[in-house]
Amino acid sequence: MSVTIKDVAKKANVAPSTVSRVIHNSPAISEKTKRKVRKVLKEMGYHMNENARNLVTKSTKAIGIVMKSSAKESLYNPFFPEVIRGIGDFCNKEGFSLSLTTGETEDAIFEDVVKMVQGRRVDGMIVLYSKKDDKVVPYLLKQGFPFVLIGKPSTNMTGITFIDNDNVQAATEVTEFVIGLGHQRIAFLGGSPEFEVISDRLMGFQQAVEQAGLDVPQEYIKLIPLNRIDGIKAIDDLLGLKEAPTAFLVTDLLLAVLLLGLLAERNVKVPQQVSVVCFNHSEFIEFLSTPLTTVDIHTYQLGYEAAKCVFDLIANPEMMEKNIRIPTKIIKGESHFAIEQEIKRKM
Amino acid sequence: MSVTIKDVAKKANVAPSTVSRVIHNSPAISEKTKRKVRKVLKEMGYHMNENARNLVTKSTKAIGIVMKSSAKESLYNPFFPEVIRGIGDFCNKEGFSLSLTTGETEDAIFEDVVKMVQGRRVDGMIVLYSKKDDKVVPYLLKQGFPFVLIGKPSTNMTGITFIDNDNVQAATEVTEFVIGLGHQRIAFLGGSPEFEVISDRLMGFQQAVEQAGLDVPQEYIKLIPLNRIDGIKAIDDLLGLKEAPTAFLVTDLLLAVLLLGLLAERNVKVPQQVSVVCFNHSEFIEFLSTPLTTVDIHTYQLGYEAAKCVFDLIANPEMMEKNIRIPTKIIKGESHFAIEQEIKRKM
DNA sequence: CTGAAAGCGCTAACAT
DNA sequence: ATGTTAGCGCTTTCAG
Repeated sequence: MSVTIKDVAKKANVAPSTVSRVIHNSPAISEKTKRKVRKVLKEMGYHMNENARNLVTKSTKAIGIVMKSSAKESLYNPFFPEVIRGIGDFCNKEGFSLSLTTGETEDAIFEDVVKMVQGRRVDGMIVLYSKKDDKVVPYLLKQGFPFVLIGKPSTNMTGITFIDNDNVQAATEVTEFVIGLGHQRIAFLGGSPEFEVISDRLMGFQQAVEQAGLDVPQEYIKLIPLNRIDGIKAIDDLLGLKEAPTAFLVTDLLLAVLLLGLLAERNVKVPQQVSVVCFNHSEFIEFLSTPLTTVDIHTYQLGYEAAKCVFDLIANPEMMEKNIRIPTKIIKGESHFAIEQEIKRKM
Repeated sequence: MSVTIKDVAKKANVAPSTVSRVIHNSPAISEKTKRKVRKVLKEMGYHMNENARNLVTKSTKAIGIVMKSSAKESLYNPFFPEVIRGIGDFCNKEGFSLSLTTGETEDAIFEDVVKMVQGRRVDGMIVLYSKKDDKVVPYLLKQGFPFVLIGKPSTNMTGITFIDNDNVQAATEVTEFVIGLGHQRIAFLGGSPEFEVISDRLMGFQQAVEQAGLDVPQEYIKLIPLNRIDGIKAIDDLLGLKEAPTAFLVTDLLLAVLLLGLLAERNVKVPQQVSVVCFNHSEFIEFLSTPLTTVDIHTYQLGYEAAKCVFDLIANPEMMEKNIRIPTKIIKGESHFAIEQEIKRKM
């Protein structure tokens, strides 16, 4: 059916192994034969059967991506495509291909992982978002299979290489930034604290306000599911306080968009009257009427570094685990500038 | 290293072929032996080496996804994750796995495709977004490799199974809807017409206005690159016209968001003063202060049906090509309601 | 109903 | 520098 190494060998009058060596550019082969064989290779349109090679070399040049909390959840924010772009870029550079889990439920995902690992479909794995009671990471760990985690492992686990941002630190910084603008009443609006990202950011926020000696009442902290109803309620609560916040630290673009909308409806001007700062920079914010000040978590890098790590881990499985933190950066939009000017005016 | 069919055979005192038959649940094997072998299978934690099986069966139970116009472009809209979710769901049901191209450039993507196809890594392919001068589709066609296209093939090509929406039709419908609300001055704001989606939608729009006997001046049609600067300019132009439009048909959420923002800045009320309707529904719009009226293109279905099609095509490669159109649906938000009321009031 | 044997396409000793 | 050979782990005739 399709041309094999044997066909080429026959036509070129050499042994199959010679053809194999030419393909891998072995220095043991004379330039003359190489040329000859390469010509036939091209003529016949030879292409390697990867399954055969994988079978004997026991490697696949492929890595798997575990999409826990699948597409559905990451639907609105560019995290998913962006992190895959990072992973993909690195893999492409190294000639690796990418395999995705397709399961939606925890169990289906677990099955996918087992199939990839045991079925020898991939040489390593990248796990996106790990949650507390997750079977995948322990399984990979037990199998001694090369993998890295994007996110943070459960505290009771060791031996895991993971890539993430320092969300505590990032939140501290951005909070200090807001405090530096002169704000005293800062609200924290975020998603469910069951996600480590959120609880870390909250922690960073609290550390910063404490450090600054500010008093942040409990009503200033809203941790809610990501939907319109709960969002509106939380924001209404905040705006309805007798001592309403003058600044908002928001963990999710969606909530920030909602907030901006509600503020506009109430004729509260951003940034003249309140300041809004939001996590997870994306080019989307350019299209908002009030370009937000955001924290860039460098999603692409997260993916790229993760891929690099599995790659290293595959090459050297005994490598010590490590933890790479991708720095975050405050991207100044316009949702705080005027406040700064106010401050200056006051000075 | 890891347990093979031979190990199991030895321990169970049967031939390797018997084990293979048990795994595939061949009716030729007695229940007794099946039980015995299954027990050992489980005991030893056997798992199939897919590479070995792929090698002999010449099939992979995997399909490839060609991400033309990669993640980077689909970054802001949920199309990419959503379509993959659809594909993934079907594949998962059928025990198929998913492989992604990682290339960013046209050439790199092409290389990825060749590697997948010739390397026998996948049994079929799904191509997302085809553009005019694309090498991938002709290649696949020439190879006689099973694939389906999500989008629309170049007009000069035949024999391609493709899945898409009827964008002309959808645009016609939604335009008629807007006209039905009483609008006479309708603007069309969209991305680059080099994308078939856009030009089709424009065509549908034009057909509908013509049909209704409306006059749409050239200045009402803005086809621009998707960025803030060009967007603002186009919208400013439209709003600055002496006879400014009373309704906007927008092809992209991003532009719609920008439009809403600029309208708010100018104190133009939506929907009291102007109506805005936008293509590509997503749950994101719930978070906008003015819930948009949108056209749902059913991205998930697009992916799901595409997967189903390659699956059928793999099973029966001689199958006639077909074209599946996923219907679109107008999802009424609030960005047009009041206008309807106005109309009624006038009646 | 089960076993023996050949072979999928490739690589990697081991020869020469 | 190149050829020979023996598998990788599985499926699949062909026998029995």
